[in-house]
Amino acid sequence: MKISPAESVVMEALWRAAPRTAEEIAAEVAAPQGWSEATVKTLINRLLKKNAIAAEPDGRRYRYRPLAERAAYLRDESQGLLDRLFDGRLAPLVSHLSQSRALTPEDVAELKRLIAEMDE
Amino acid sequence: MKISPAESVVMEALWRAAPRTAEEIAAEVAAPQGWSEATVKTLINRLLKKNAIAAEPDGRRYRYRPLAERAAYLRDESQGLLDRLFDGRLAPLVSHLSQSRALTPEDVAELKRLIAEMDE
DNA sequence: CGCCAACGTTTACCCATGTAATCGATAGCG
DNA sequence: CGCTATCGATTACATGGGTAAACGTTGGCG
Repeated sequence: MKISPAESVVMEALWRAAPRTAEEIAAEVAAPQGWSEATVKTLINRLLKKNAIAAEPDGRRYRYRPLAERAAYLRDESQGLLDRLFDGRLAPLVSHLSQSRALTPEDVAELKRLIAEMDE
Repeated sequence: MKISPAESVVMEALWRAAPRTAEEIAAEVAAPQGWSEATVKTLINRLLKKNAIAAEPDGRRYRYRPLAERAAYLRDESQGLLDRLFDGRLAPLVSHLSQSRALTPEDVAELKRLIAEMDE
């Protein structure tokens, strides 16, 4: 049930638009990743085995569509990082990032807005 | 030079206190992880090969000490997640976490403080 | 109506990782 | 002084993941 980094590239493509054929997915992700079409097909199959995506027949081919939800994936990944590295707490992460890497004024403004919302 | 999750457990122990012997490290991490002492030794050796830690002779044994910096490790890991999942931007991550998982009032207060600081 | 191109499926291979046992040297006890 | 307990080093082995070629089926062109 764990989605690997390479697999997640395919998932992202499907989360962006679905259902799509293998060809369409490959057209979108293969070149940027430097992958052959065969590689994309392997990833699709592994995702099928993991029940992360579903295949619906469409004539001669299949159209794939995500079963796993992007929100859940994001949650698991970020939660995992938070737990592993920052004791599960958000503030240290933000603190660390704000030091190791300049945040844009937009970032700061956006954060401020978020916090204001949360506060209610 | 990539530190794997299991290896990072050893690194964390050394970041907490160093230099330490293999025995001391194992004493601290083996049981909680359900690892045998042999496993800890393997991880130490892999970290040595990666130049993530150094060994200084101390009589019959070695004392190990981190070479890689924790801050850099944290930076790489969180930056990686941010780039992979949130287009490199912090605000979406925070936004996501604030929805998928309740932040404690302390978290929010802490964030507010951080933002205030950044703003200057 | 047969062959080919296009699909999806299977198989392949190598490397990293998790997990650990075994080996070889040696310092110190008896 | 030799034997054993203890270290670090070496070797082991299964799994997962990245990357891709080979294979088998079949619908449609010629």
